[in-house]
Amino acid sequence: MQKNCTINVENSINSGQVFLWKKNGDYWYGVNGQDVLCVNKNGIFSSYQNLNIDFFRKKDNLDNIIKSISKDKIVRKAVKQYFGLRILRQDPFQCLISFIVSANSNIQKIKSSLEKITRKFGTKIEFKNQEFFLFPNPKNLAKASINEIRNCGVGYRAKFIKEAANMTLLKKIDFEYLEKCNYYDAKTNICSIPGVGNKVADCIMLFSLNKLEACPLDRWIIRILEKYYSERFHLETKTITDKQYSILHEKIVNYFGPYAGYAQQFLFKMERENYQKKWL
DNA sequence: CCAAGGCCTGAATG
DNA sequence: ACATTCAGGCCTT
Repeated sequence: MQKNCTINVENSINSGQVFLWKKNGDYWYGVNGQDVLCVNKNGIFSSYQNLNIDFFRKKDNLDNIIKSISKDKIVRKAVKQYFGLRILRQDPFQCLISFIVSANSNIQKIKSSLEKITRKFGTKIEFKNQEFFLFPNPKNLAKASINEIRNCGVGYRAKFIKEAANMTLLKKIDFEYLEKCNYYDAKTNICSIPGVGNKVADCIMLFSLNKLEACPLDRWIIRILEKYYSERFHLETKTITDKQYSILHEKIVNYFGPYAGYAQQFLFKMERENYQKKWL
């Protein structure tokens, strides 16, 4: 059987996974760690570093994944509507910092803060006759002062960012290890970073560490669960405590299976579009 | 273990 | 105008 390689670039980029992307003509350009990607609507790209990374996860067997998560008509509708939406495979350090910045914020603001961070601490390069700033490496953010970071508009998250960079630099956070180890060990490790809780940790694991069972439960997903799945996943408490989060996550993985993260991404995309929320 | 409140910031709302 | 609320949580009490 032919593997389904459909990629909907627009939907994938505009689904809350990445922030440092902009469209110019027929192409999307995006900063990914020390690389800049240039992508057309089919997901075929050239890149600054010419690294051979599977950013759009073409190797995923999308047919199998969709078959696996299509447990009810809600997901089936989302999958049909946003067919070709992909989980992306991002640079882990950039992903970590991005989602620390994302806490208690919104897409426009996250984007603006991250752009300031790249301008201030990243290397300026030229690619396809355009100027870009690469994402700063851990060292540059670790040695920055908290005030310099704060001036990028990240507020109280500045010290989290500095510490996260330092932990990465010192290999207290080792992305190669985290990619190899199982979901629970990775989660425990990542949650030891200040500013990283359950939701942010799941984003990092899903979007950069190849853990497709990670399923970030933010207020949008909670809203969806209350709206469409109140029987199946009814919430025990008003606030989502660590305990409740892990209980809920387990129920979700039991229901949607090992690709629950994909289900989450389709549902999230659908609900945000229903509310006409802006993307990049 | 759970609930409640504070936190940077800026766009949206009244 | 100006005040208040809210936004893709985390941390402390």
